[in-house]
Amino acid sequence: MLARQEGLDTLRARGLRLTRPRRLILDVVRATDAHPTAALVYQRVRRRLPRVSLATVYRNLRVLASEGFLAERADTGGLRFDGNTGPHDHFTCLVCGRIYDVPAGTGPGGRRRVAARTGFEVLDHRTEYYGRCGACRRRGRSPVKGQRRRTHGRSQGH
Amino acid sequence: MLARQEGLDTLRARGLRLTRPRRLILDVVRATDAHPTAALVYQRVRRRLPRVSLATVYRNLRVLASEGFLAERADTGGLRFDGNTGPHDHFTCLVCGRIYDVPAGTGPGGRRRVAARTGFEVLDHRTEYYGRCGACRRRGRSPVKGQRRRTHGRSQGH
DNA sequence: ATAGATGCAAACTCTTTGCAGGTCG
DNA sequence: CGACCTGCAAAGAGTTTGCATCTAT
Repeated sequence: MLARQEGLDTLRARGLRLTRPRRLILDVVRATDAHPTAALVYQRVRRRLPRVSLATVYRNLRVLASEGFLAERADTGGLRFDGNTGPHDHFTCLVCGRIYDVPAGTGPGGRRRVAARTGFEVLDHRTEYYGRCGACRRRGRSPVKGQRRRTHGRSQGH
Repeated sequence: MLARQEGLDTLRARGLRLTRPRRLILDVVRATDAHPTAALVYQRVRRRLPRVSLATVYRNLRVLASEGFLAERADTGGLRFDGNTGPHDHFTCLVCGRIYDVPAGTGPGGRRRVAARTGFEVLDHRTEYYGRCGACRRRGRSPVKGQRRRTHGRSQGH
């Protein structure tokens, strides 16, 4: 998947270059909805650019996130990156740890309500759902209490 | 939240002891709404129990979270703990990074909607708001771009 | 008495940084 | 050509674990 042209222009306009590692990193994140960790991105980018370093992956993920091309989220076990920068919510399966995108549900009502109650300026909001995904439910797997999320588990959504 | 807040006798019923460090750690987290990191809890517990170790703080925060006495959340810069295990949402100020509790706004409607659309079993949900808090707004401070966004990841033990 | 908890230090994982050399525009 | 970027290695930050000792029940 190629980055949108306006994305490339924006990078250049900010004095940022579109190097091969950078383009590949962006493509890899955008090509999946598995909210990959840096390690997974590294693993995939390496298939096409074996000499790339993990540091470069981290540096670029940060740059791309701060330029708005990716969303970054802190999670148990490390950072995760999301190529979908449009409005959407997440569903995290407490059994397998997979994170699914779900269409944004909460409208601007919640934001207005919070603003009215607190006097704060609400610029963004996000809802996270937790539960058991269809696959885990079918297999009869239950959420394990105190379970730690696997960080370098098998790739998701490949 | 899934876990109810029971009396501390629940601990004993599970074969867990109510030691001095453990009690202090729980008290410290419950005494603030600042969603403290492990390091901050350690700092405070140490005022009353100087020989406590950071490892003990971590171990107990994990135990207490997995027993439902605390909620744990992943955040940029590390884990944070929340003594408020009742249903509530969060507002994160993008300027000062402070996390405020706000009353839960989204009812069960969103959960039903997600369940209906995905076929998943939705057990919990949480909404995070981002913006500028009253204090930062008054001071005219604006969110700095490129600043590390404190995003919400999955929390455990809720 | 004894399973569980603690303190200490070392180990581990994830992420960032310094630097010499390479590359994009 | 010059600013930006890269790979490598080493450092940093946060968290967990091994083990001998201690303590709540």
